Amino acid sequence: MVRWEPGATDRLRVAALDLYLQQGYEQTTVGEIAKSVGLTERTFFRHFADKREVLFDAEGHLEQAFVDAVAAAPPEAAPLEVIQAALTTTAQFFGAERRSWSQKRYQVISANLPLKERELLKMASLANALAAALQRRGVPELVAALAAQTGIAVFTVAFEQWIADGETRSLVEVERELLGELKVLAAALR
Amino acid sequence: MVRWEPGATDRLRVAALDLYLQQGYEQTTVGEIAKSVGLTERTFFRHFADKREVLFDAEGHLEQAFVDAVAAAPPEAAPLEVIQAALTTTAQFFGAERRSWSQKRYQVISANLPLKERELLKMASLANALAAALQRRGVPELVAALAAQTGIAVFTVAFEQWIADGETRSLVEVERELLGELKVLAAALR
DNA sequence: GAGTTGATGTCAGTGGCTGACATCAACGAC
DNA sequence: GTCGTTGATGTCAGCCACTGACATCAACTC
Repeated sequence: MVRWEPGATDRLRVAALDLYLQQGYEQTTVGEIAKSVGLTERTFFRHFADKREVLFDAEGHLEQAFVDAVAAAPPEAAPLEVIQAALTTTAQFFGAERRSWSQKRYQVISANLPLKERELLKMASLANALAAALQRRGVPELVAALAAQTGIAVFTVAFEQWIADGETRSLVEVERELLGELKVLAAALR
Repeated sequence: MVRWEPGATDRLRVAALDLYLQQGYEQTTVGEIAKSVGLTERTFFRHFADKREVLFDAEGHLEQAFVDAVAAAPPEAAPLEVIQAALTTTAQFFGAERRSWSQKRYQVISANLPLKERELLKMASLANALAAALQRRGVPELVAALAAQTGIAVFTVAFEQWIADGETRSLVEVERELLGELKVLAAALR
């Protein structure tokens, strides 16, 4: 006999997003999420650090993919070319089949400031990891930080455009356009 | 006779930063902050939305200064030139006399993730305001978003360098160097 | 079969935050 | 001058996020 249903973490993730969507983030209590999958509030907090993290703890994979892609770029590649390569590689996480799910998740996050804050923290963590990975390639600290932050800026703007209504291009295509725009923007600097 | 001492908001701000520095953010309760200036916890929450905001509610001025500077830039200036002008103008908020205070505040913020999150939210808000101001100058939406995010990236990296130990340049100088680096980085893109 | 492990439950407690209502100096209308 | 209003504050009750301590008990180990 099975003492506990398996996959508690996943069940909590799914239930939380559902409830946040259906009745709002603030209106949903942690006890409610847990109860809806046959667990207790205390157990929720053994799987996730807090009420927000349930939507974000999977992003560690994305960060790892970014770091790996930076390390795998050709040795002679310039910093922003490395970033470009990493953006291209990791864009595979966001195929057309994930667009609808990404839209739902983004809808919840952008409607709730506490969730937006947590997302920004994850992006900042990603930027730090990128900068560290660039430094391991010999890029000086300040330049690495700037290139990493810039890369995250491109990713953020590209992602928001990718899930926008009416947008049909892939994430990679949007990212490429933005990197082109960035080149134009920077070239126009005195 | 004076019923209440004036400047409650300021007194709470000062007391909060002091206590966060002396005994840590988590170890400080809101009731403690309020009591230390002769007020109650309930009153604290009438001045600040939450325990974090007490360190951030003054940043609205910075945002306004950025937006004004964008609007005041010469009509023919390219987007990143506008950003550069805004960075230069607003750097006046961070004179040498404020460096020590900025360091203390940054020390508390960077040591506590909840505070870091709030700061990132403020930066994101600043980026949105910048993008909107650029759009009012006729810059297309995506380009405006990219230029704004890039500008914030420069500001963030520059600020952290400005308050770093051993750094002697002004914020404007660091910003100028980073914009130069950015130009080089982008030019190296295929 | 005894001991160990590990995911879960239970319970009590702290602290952030809110709504409702009361207080009372200052201020303006008359 | 009195009187009603205003607005910053206090008081109190309560919800909920989150934590520490301890108990439970199927599964697994040896």
